[in-house]
Amino acid sequence: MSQIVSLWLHHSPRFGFACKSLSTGGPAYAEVVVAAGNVRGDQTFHYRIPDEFRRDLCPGQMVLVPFGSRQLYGVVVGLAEDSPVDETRDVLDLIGKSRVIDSEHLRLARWLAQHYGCPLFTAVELVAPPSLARHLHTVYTATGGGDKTNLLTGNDRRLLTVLLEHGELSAAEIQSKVGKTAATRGLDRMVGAGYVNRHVSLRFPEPAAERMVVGMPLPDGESTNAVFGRAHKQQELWEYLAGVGVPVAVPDLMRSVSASGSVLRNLVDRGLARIDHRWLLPYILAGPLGLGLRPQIEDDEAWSLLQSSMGRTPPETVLVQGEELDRWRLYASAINSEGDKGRQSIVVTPDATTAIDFSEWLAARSGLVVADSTKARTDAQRVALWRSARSGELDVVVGTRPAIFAPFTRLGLVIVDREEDRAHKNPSEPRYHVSSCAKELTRISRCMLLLGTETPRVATFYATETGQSRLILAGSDKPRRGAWFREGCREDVDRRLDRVVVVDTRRASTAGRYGVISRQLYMVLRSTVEANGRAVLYVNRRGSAALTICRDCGYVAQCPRCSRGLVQHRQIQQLICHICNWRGDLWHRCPTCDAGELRLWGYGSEAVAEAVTHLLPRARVVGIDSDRSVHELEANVASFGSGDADVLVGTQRMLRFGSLLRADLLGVVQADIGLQFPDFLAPERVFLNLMRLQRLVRGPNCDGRTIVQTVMPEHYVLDAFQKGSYARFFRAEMDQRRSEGLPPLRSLVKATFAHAEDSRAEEEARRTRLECETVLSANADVDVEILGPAPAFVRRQRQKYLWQLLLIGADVRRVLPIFHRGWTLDADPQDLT
DNA sequence: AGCACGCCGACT
DNA sequence: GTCGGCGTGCTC
Repeated sequence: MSQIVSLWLHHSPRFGFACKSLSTGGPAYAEVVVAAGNVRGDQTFHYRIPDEFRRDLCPGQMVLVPFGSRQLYGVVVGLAEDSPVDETRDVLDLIGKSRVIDSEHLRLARWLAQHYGCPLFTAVELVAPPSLARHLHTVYTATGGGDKTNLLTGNDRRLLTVLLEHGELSAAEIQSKVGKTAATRGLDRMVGAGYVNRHVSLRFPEPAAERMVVGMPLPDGESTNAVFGRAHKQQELWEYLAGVGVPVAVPDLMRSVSASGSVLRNLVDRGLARIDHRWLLPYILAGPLGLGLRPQIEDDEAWSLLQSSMGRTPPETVLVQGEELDRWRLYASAINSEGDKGRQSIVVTPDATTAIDFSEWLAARSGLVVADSTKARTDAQRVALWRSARSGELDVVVGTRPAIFAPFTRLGLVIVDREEDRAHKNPSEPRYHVSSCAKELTRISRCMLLLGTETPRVATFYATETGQSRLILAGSDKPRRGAWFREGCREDVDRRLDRVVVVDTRRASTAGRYGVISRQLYMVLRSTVEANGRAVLYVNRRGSAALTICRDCGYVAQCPRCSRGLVQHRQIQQLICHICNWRGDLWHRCPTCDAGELRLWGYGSEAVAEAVTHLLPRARVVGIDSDRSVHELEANVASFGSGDADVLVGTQRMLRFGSLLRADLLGVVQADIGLQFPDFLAPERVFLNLMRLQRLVRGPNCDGRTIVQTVMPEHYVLDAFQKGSYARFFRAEMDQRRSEGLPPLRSLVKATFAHAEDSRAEEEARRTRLECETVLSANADVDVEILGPAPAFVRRQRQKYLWQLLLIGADVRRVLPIFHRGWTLDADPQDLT
């Protein structure tokens, strides 16, 4: 069944003549978000609603509207009795009969546009059906009328003839019949002059279907012999179907019974079997027929705390701190409890692996219909998933970032798992954060928000301190973690304190090549390997050397597109830019002075792996970094997991493999990258990264050692990490943020302007700062502080110079509409580079 | 996308 | 003065 929603209507003249007194009731104007890229900020446009649409038009519906000389589609976001502008044009047509976005998600879109300073249309696209524009189909018909005063060219006449002949054609079909020029230039003009009618419809694709055979009962009282007689093959087929009792896919059936297609056809023709189409929806995990074995609630205390939160009005935000399985148990209990009330849940995970694991785990433990949105790969599947969420067929959607926009209408609960994970922030416009969207969505929908983590972000934990959310510790081991989180450093509580060693690399003696491994780390590494243990070494950069410098003239290999040195990758014999991925051949002689001696400065994972191999010749060393193929990565993870490899040297990339990399020793080769940069977000980043790395050696069933090498052992990040105290880190970090009036006390937006000419970028940044100040000077008591302009940390990237402004203050949203074309806005950024 | 408008330099 | 190229902003 193809879903075609459409309505035929005639093109309206440019300015409507319809008399207001003829109005049949309903609002006169529609506020529309137009699908035009350059519309500034959250601007909308008002169109008069022709009488014939008044009854049907509602917010969330798609319409065709005139926009300049074009006809564009748009989404109605509101209805009004009056228009803020004098002259309005008419809504040309409705696209589909029903709304594609409900009012709650329209409000969410408005908030997104305001909070992140993106065009409203971009925000609307997030909450609309996936790849909306691709499902719009435009067809043209001849009206039979037209403005006879307009002279028709030969091309126009040909176009009309073709349309009259075929009745209804798409633009592509017209193009193939009359040629590209005649079609593209002619069509718009012919529509404008009233000769041709344009009609847009919304047609969603259907996912691929599988033919399923269902056995039907025999006619009343008849025996198999009487029914089938000598039709043995038919009987065999029917008996097989009766035996299995569930629908069987046609190919499977034919394989099992080895009958030809004609046998099945005869059986169906006689009414003894039926063919059903089952849509292939790989993302639906279990229906009401699922096992529904609810998980045992092992942590009664946490669950009863959570239940009391769930009962509150208005609903609360809760931060659940605990190990993964303990969090998952609480999530499942909460989801099941909402499901019992007929309410739906969204679970957002930072990566697809966790989404798959959790959705399968949950589906086996609830009688609810659970969908994993990361498994909906094709366009058709994604649309089908969207529609089944909207129609109420689903109870739970589990997925990565975009799952937060699942169009549920009976939403009861939103869960953001591992809320501190950087993957919850969208890397492109609009740079939304799942937790912030979830906070707003749950506020609008009046439902509960549950954030789960082992180590919360500063902003998230701050909310529990100010009473905006409640902290619930989950799992066994609560007293110890209670001390970490609330009472600051309590060394007697943590029996594993001595398992974290901080090595000051300014003083420590080194072992082996390049001086990257301290003597202390080497000793523990050696004893770990000798005892058949496993060690993970973390290095924050891939490659061999950060810089390649000529010993004679000091020439530094630099990226031609960025203001950054090229990193040496000796294994693949290339120089790579880590900003833009530019690649060049490794050189062995200086390209400027032809000297043969090159000096290497800094190191990456390749160099560390080399150093370890040199120090421990008998150890098996494998690497994990993004230079390797997926195949090689999996092989390396597997050999480390099975104990074939002793030492794993990995970059950030290895964190994706999480628990597969359990080890007895974690060595952080250099822990302080970023702490010396002028970026107040760096300490939080480093601390969260260390805590996450530590999970490789510490967990429910392991208690390994951690050795951290640093040049700033006195930094509060390393002090707090060594003492295992979140509270200690949090206090120091908040002191810093409070003294400078930074987030989470005030909002922060990073604005970046890119231009091929350095001076032009700087000039634009200055001009924009002035414009902001002019706007701000008009209102007293506005809390907005502007820092900059300053060049970005990496000043030139991909042949463009970047200049930044930092906007800080409670009222930063007021100046966001000033930034346009060429500016990139990042609200609540994760770094300042 | 396509048009209006304003700025600036070149030319009448 | 006026013409036109170009960059910028607007389209209900």
